[in-house]
Amino acid sequence: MTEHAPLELERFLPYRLSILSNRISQAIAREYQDRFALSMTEWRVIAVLARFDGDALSAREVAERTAMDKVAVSRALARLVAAKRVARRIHDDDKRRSVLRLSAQGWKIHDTVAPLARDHERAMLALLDVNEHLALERILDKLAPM
Amino acid sequence: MTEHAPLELERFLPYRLSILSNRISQAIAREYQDRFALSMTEWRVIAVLARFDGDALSAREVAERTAMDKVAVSRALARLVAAKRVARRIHDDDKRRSVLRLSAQGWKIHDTVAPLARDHERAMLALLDVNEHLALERILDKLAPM
DNA sequence: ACTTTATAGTTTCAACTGAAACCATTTGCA
DNA sequence: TGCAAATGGTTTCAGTTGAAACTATAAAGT
Repeated sequence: MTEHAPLELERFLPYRLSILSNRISQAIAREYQDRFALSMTEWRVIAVLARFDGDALSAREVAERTAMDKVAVSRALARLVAAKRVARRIHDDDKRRSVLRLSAQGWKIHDTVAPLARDHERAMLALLDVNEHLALERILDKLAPM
Repeated sequence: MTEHAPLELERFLPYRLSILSNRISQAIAREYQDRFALSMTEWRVIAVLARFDGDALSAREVAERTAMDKVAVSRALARLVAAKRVARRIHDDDKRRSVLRLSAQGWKIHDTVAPLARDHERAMLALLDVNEHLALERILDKLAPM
């Protein structure tokens, strides 16, 4: 008797998480891709530069805060700078480092896309009741160390 | 007065979901990639062929059940068939369709990887209490239509 | 029967990706 | 001071990806 105990993909939590997450991310991405020719990595860079405005982040710090690797950030920045969405200078005391800031254009994109992203989050939460919302926050916190 | 209301990426649910999901998937993938030179798409194909064994699925049906597009499935199958992990025939009544089945080698991989994947799911659930586990299932069900 | 339309699956093209190598600069240390 | 190691960032290379075009077959409409 051979027993194979197949994995039921449709019940498997990592799989369900992955499907859900990709769907949501893509739904959001589709909008800003069409409207601004902006990739997801570029959007994330813009989001952290907006969030930490005043800190004049370096590329490495952006990479840390976006959970992307430095190559991806470097390329996203190359495009953003070329499109004048981000201003890049060289750090005064350390010539290896860049000093990054959103340009007016970059801010304009941020101010359009951020509410749009929040709408999607709201649409998602509208499917849950308050307890489930709280539970989701707690669950994500607890699973974060994975 | 300019107000930018920056998006706090680290609290934004779609972002957190995406980070978590990618981490977990990659942790699992790393294991079977090293041991079997198997990509995630290939593993998913194997998983559904195992799960629906006896149904002799076509490539399109595999694509449906893995939530991957047909190009990805076609390429995964090309590799799997070349490695003799999947047997492919042509459907008797419809010569466009393929008829897919795991080979003995394919089953062997499945029977190694499936428990390994389940271990990861268990590790993940170990961080939650029973209520949170139930809540997570419910939340994923409710968000599925997104 | 014959032409159009739809479907299954593959290929092509251009863009994207990560890993490793690389360059420039800075830091640590003998 | 001078040299090795570390760091910030970019480039290269080979592999992966998705979209659109394509081939072959089947189904539908006339």
